[in-house]
Order: sequence, then structure tokens, then C-alpha cells
Amino acid sequence: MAMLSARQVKVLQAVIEEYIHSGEPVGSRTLSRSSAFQLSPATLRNVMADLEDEGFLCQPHTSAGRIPTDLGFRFYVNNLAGFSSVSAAAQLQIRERLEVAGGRLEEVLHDGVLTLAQLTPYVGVVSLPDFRQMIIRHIRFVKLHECRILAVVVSVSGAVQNILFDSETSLSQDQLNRFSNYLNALLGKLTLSGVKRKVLKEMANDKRGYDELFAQVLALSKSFFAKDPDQQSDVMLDGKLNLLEHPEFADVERMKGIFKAFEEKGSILKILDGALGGEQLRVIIGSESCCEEMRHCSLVTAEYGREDRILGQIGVIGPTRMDYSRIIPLVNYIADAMSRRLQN
Amino acid sequence: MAMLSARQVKVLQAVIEEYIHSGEPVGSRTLSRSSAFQLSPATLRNVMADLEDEGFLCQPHTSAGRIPTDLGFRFYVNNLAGFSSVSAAAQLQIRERLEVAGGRLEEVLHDGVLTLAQLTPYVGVVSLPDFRQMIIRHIRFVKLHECRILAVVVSVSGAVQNILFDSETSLSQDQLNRFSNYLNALLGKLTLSGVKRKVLKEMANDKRGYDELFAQVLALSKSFFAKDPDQQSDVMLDGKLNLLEHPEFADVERMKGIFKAFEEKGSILKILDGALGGEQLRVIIGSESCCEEMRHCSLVTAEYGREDRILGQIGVIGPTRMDYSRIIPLVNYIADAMSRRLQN
DNA sequence: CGTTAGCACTCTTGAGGTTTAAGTGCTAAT
DNA sequence: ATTAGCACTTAAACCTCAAGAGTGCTAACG
Repeated sequence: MAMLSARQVKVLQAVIEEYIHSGEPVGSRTLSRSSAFQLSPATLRNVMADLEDEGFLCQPHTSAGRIPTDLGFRFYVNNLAGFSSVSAAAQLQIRERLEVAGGRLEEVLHDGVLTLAQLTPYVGVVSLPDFRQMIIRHIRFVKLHECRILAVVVSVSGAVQNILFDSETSLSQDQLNRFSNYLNALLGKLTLSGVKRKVLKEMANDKRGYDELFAQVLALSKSFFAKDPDQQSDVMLDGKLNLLEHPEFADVERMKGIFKAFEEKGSILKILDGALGGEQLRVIIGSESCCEEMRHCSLVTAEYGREDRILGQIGVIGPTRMDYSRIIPLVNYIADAMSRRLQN
Repeated sequence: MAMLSARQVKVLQAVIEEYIHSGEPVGSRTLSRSSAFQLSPATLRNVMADLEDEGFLCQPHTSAGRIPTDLGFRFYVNNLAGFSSVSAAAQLQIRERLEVAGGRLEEVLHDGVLTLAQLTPYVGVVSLPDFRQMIIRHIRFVKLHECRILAVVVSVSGAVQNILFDSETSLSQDQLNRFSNYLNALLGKLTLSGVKRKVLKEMANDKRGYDELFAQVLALSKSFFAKDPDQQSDVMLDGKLNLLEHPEFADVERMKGIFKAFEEKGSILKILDGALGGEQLRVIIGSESCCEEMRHCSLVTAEYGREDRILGQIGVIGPTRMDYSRIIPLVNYIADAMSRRLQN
């Protein structure tokens, strides 16, 4: 890709910002009028033709103005977008909604996407952390029926997971309490599968000493750990209706595709966690997501977490024609606020 | 409303069934050709004009055929619809998905709407029972942090509710266990608020006897029962995309309205629980729902429950032009299957 | 008297054509 | 290097027209 001259860059920026603002293809005439250029339409046409050759702009049809390509937006986001600061009103709303006392993890995440859906005309999205990778703070067993047992597993970040399973033998609630206490004593900083390994090891060691109790406990552990938590990872969306307001989604077929991707959340999740562990903030533009249905959408997401652990991504999904310079700082700000609240 | 002659009824039925099948306004010509009538188009026109006067049919415009009004569909559903039996394929799928071992209430309900969304081209919908009206089987407290406590409340129908609250004083997990045991001993067949009343009464009685322990317990009860379970009642939807396939929803504005109603589930809930405790099976046609956005939708719902208690409604939302004679038996069948599974 | 054929009328739909407005590329002059 | 000018392209908006479907009404028919 050839180097762009200073003037080409300036024109590209102007085209993109005008397009983000108006949603219409921008022509040389409009551009020439719009303030900062003392160049005639004809000159601008030449420059724009060059930018088209380089792949930054394209035309919907011969006699229309130019619109930015995904590549154009990419260049803009990487090099040109000036990041405005988060508005006072937005800061206030974020403070009210996110800087309150803690709560269950799901509640915090829900507040996050809700805020995004309200502060932007896009869809708020957050990936729930994979429970299997969370550090466990607490495990408790509740006897429901004879052999039917409910395990309540709480992670340090406040996620609560209910796991229903059947034990082989019938245990009293008292025995379950004792097992809970035993487990909680050895939890340490482990994930669920970490706990599992540790328990099995401990048991192997202590086997002779405690035979009577641990025979039962061993059976219980087996059935408990056999059952994986069903909530793998997942995504939460809010404000899907916002998308309907954008002219680029007036086409029913296009909408259908996007909503389909929303419904089976798998594809969204793949995009979100695809480049996990890369940048702290990510912008995925149009076809960069490699998801056919999302070809006309961009994602702006940031990592959230507690302490040094990344829990997931939060951000927005909108049209590629997105107000990046406002959205990028906003997503960053909200991810920060959420992380702080999760620190708790 | 004047009595309809036998012939008028026959014509009305034919018009409705043809319209359900084709989705297009039906004209006298089409109707005359279609099998069972030896009447000329002209005669049918007269009959149809009468039916229009009575309010059962209407015309989108002067030179179009007739389409049934909500009233027409109502008459059809009440008097004319022959109920076909549930297909073998559907029965099989229902058996595979719903007649398995129990599970958490939410899982059962989710299986229900999923099945409906797959077996019909409409949206599966179920109202979750109001947790406050469920009979409680079990309450367990888990100490998370100093004063932060997680209550796990399980209903007899298998609904699990996690309630997070703060106690005034710091209690040990042992003390919490003792309180759990105490509560579970006096549960009986009570709802959460029933338990609350009973506990407060018991405490008032026993006050002098157990002062040291019950001072703390009283404080705990207070903070626990102060916090209502947040999941009031709620609805679960599946297969929203099915609606996009129907020609009557090609109009973007109309779709927008319906999806808006879906997103803020309150209005759907109001429709579902509006006539709760009426018929076992209900059909709500178009404007009968009194919900502007749902004017072009019908609901077919049936009650599900366990033993003598009604837990909620399950059914489908689709266009008023719905295949009632297939859907009504199907919804009935699935509601039955769910209720049986919940009997567990 | 119920039924039907015939007919004039209404209204939607789609095709074809024209105009308008926006914007382009190219060329020649500045 | 820049720009004015011009011929060209295209989408969109608008019109007209004919076709097609369906109606209501009237008069004839059995």
C-alpha cells in the first residue's frame, strides 16, 4: 500500500467524518463547500479517485459520491480519529448506574450493557466469563430430595452458579454441610477444575485415615464434578432495537441476518473472544469479523476484569458508519467503571 | 349480532381457511372454484357482502378480495375450527425434549418454548411464575463476605432463586446453617411471604426463651425478608426470528413495534397474565389483547402447573392469520407434557 | 324469489418513459 | 498543479398507461 500524502489523508478524513455524520455518499462538491478546503471540486475528484485506487473509498455506483471502505475506516480509527472525552451527562449516568454497591456478576454486566444501549444508538454487548475459568470463593450443597442435590458455587467476582446433580447415596444435610466446610477450607485460588484435581489428590492421600466418611464424600465428589456447569461462556445483548433506527438496516434481509446472529449468540461470542488477550481495546470493522452476517457492522469492545484477570469483553455493535471518536472513549470508560465495581 | 345462516357460516369458514392458507385476500372467483361450492361468484359476492356488514370480513380496498376481521377469526376459533391431532413427528420431538428427567424450573420452561419455536413458524412464549407465589421447599444461607449473605431459595416446582443481601451483624457459616435448619423445619406449604409471617410470629412467641441466639437471628430475618426476590414474574421468548418469515411482517414499522413489545417484556406479561385463572386454554386475537403493538398478532396459550396450582402460561405468538386448528391442540399438548414433567 | 350472467366501475400493480439532480471523468485552459 | 467546462452516467422520482382482479348493481332466468 502506497504512502498517502498529507493532502490525501486530510481528504480521507473529511470524507469519513462527513459520511459518519450524514450517512450519504459524499461528493466532491459537498466536500469543497465544507469549510477547510480551498480546493475546487475537480481537484478533490482527483484526490478521491486516487484514494479509491488505494482501496480507502468506493462508490455505490458510478454517479454517486464516495463512501469509505472497511479499509478506510480502519485507517481512520488507527490514525485519524480524535477521541473526544466522555460527556458530562454520560459520566453522570455511568456513575449513577455503575458506581453503586456491588452485586451479582450478572447484575453488574447487565448494568453495563444497559448503560451502553442507552448512551449510544447501538447495541450493548458483553461476554460473560467462562465459569470454568473463574476462581471459586465458595461451594455449598443443598439437599433437595433423597439423592438430588443443588450445589451453589460462587466465584470471587460474584458470579453465582447453581448446579443440580444426583448423588449415588442419600446424604443428610449435615453431612453435606461438613463436606461444604471441607471443600471451602481447601479452596485457595483455584478454578472449579482446579478444586476438582486438588480434592481428588487430597483424598488419595488421606484415604486410610478417614475411611468411613470419605467413602461417601468421594462418591459425592465424583457425581458433582462429573457435571460441568452448563453456562459455558455466553453473551448478553441489550438495545437491539436501536439498530432499527439506522438507515443502513432498513433492508429487511440484512436485518434478518444480523438478528439471526444475535439469536444464536455463538457467532457473536466467537468474534468477541476471537482475539482475546490481544489489545485492551479493540475495534472490529465490517468484514474484519469474518462473520458474513456482521459484514455491515462494527464492534468496539474493551476488556473488563478484576485485578489482573481478564473476565471478558464489553462494548457495542453498530453499523460500520459508527461515531468512533465518541464511542471508543465511552466503551473504555465503561469497561473501567465496571472493572472498578468488580474490584468491590 | 344477527344470527348467521348455515350458508353464511360455510362461506365464512371457507374464506378464513383459504386466507390462512394463502395469506392473500380471497375473492369470489377463487372461492367459487375451490371445490365445495356450486355457487356462482355473484352469489358468493352477495353472501360475502352480508358477512362484511356483520363485521366478520373486510376489504383492504374496494377492488380486493375479503380478509377476515378479528371478529371473523374469533367466530372461526369458537365455532368452526376443526382441531387436528398433533402429528406423530411433533409428538416424538416433544417426547424427546420434554419427557426427560426433571431439572430446574427454568430449564423445563426453556425446553417448552424452544420446542414450540421449532414446531411452529411462530414465537414460543412462556410466563415464569411469580416466585413470591411459589411454595418454598428449601432455604439455605451462604456466607460470602463479612456481612454479605447469599440466600438460596428453592421452590417445590424446582425454581431456584438466589437472593443477595447484607445482614447487620457478622454471622458465622455455622450460625447460618443453624438458622437454615430452623427455617426449613417450619416451612410447611408456604410461600415466601407466608414463611416470613410465620417466622415473625414464632419469634414473638419464643422471644424470652432463646434470647441470645434469636436476637441475631431476628436481625438476620429482618434483612433477609426485607429484600424481595427481584425476579418478579417474567416471560421467556424463543424463535422471534420465525416472525420475520411471514409476509404480514415485511413492513419494517410493524416489526419494530412488535420487537419493542418483546424487548420490554412487561406488555407481553400483562397480556398473558391478564385473564389468568380463566380458561385453561386461551386464544387472544389481534386487538383483543388491547396492546397496540400486538394488533396484528394472535396468542394461543395454555396454563401449565403442578398438582392443582397454576404456575403460568405457555404458548405461541404469531400473526392473526395463524393455523389455529394445528396450533391449539399443539399448545395444549405441550402444556400437558410440561405439567407432567413438573409433577416430577 | 333465490340465483346468476353481464357490465360498468374501482383500485392495485407493474412496465415503460421522461425528467431531474447529483456526481463523475476527462480535456483544455489558467 | 489547479481548475473550469462539458459530456456522460445513474438513481430516483414522477407520470402515464394497460392489465388484472375484484366489486356492486341490475336485469334476466328457472
